[in-house]
Amino acid sequence: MAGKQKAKLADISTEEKIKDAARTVFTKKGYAATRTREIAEAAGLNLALLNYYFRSKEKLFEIIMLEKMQKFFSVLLPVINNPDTSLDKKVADITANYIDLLTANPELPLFILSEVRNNPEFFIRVTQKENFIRDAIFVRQLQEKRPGINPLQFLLSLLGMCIFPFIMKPVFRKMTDTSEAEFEQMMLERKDLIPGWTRAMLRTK
Amino acid sequence: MAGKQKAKLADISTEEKIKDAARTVFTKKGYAATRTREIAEAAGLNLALLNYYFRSKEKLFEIIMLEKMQKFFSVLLPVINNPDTSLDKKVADITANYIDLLTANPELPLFILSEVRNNPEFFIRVTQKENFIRDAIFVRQLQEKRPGINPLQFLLSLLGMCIFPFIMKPVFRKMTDTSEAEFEQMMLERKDLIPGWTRAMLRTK
DNA sequence: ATTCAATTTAATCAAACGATTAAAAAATTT
DNA sequence: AAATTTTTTAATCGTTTGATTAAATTGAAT
Repeated sequence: MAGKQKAKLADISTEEKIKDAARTVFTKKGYAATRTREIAEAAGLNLALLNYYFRSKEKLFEIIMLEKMQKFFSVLLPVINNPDTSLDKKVADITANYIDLLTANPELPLFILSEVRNNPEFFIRVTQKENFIRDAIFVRQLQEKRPGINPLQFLLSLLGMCIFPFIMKPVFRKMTDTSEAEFEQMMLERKDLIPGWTRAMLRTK
Repeated sequence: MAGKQKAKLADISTEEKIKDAARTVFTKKGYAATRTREIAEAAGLNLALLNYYFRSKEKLFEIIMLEKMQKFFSVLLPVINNPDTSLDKKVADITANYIDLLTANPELPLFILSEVRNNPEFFIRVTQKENFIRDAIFVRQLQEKRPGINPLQFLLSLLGMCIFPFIMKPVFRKMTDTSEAEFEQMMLERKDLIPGWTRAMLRTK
């Protein structure tokens, strides 16, 4: 109905300007606390144009949220279903992938998880393939190597060690008086620490 | 100015009714998405009375938030500064304390952490004693036992293993098709798993 | 029974917010 | 240059929201 049919360069640029601003504001404040006027201002344009392009706050948000969810899970799902890598390699890949991703996007997990809390229906709607994880190759490899250990328990610990520090980051930094540079260095070190630690965990019992 | 000077039984009960409702709604939806009218309704009374007791949404929220923060940190800080327990005992205490607390209050960490994101100033304002953690006995004990391991790295992993599953709970349950009962059982098992796993981690290198 | 506080009811305010509209202006295409 | 599209401007609409007020009602204490 409205006009951006011809996808010219200017069009793409404006649409992307709005999405860039929306990414920034939504991930910083969450859906409920975000004002469409603030997105427009951050994009350097007016509110009318925002609605002209995306019809509503909710539609714009869903676009951003789907992007973020894909970003968050695309560093996990391909790895745990890779038939060509060892268990150790998978652990190292998951660790490195998440620490790299979250070093560049520290706000990503908290954004997704808090919006899932506020609107579980949306997450349930867009999540396909129920047993993607339980049937994953990663899980099978774990069961073979350590039948005594529940693979999901191990996965939760691995993800907790990788992701939790970034969720906790502002609190942790304040409570331990850790600088931004120090924190980044710590996260780098974790890329080695976590694979070693998880190997030790798998040797237990 | 307003009247609840004589703290009768009815008074306390009403104030507590409002706070109960506020706890429920705030922790479920977060500050921004919470409507004071919804709190009043959940408390079974009217909006006027809510403002009569707590003056504003923000003041009521700060009361709840302080409660929640204390609840969240009071299972950690006393333990890591306990001079009378071993390192192993401290790890077991932290694990058991958090899993018990979060089984009863699964929404607690996400509530606190997402509100810290939305309003870091408040957290910084109410957090005293900067180096409480770096100087903790727990940290010293770790340094003695394993000088090669950064105690804060270890602490992050321990907390990640304890807390992260609850933050991830809705997503995890959906993606692994795990029932509520199954999840609770898993968290129970973690009370044994995590101390064993962290002991193995400390044996590395 | 009277007094005083607690609570409800209902109306209302001012501000914020998402969204829409029409018309002008600027930019791009033809 | 003319036509078309994109963007701005500015006003406005209908709701929602946090908050306040005054008057009525209820309940408990004196």
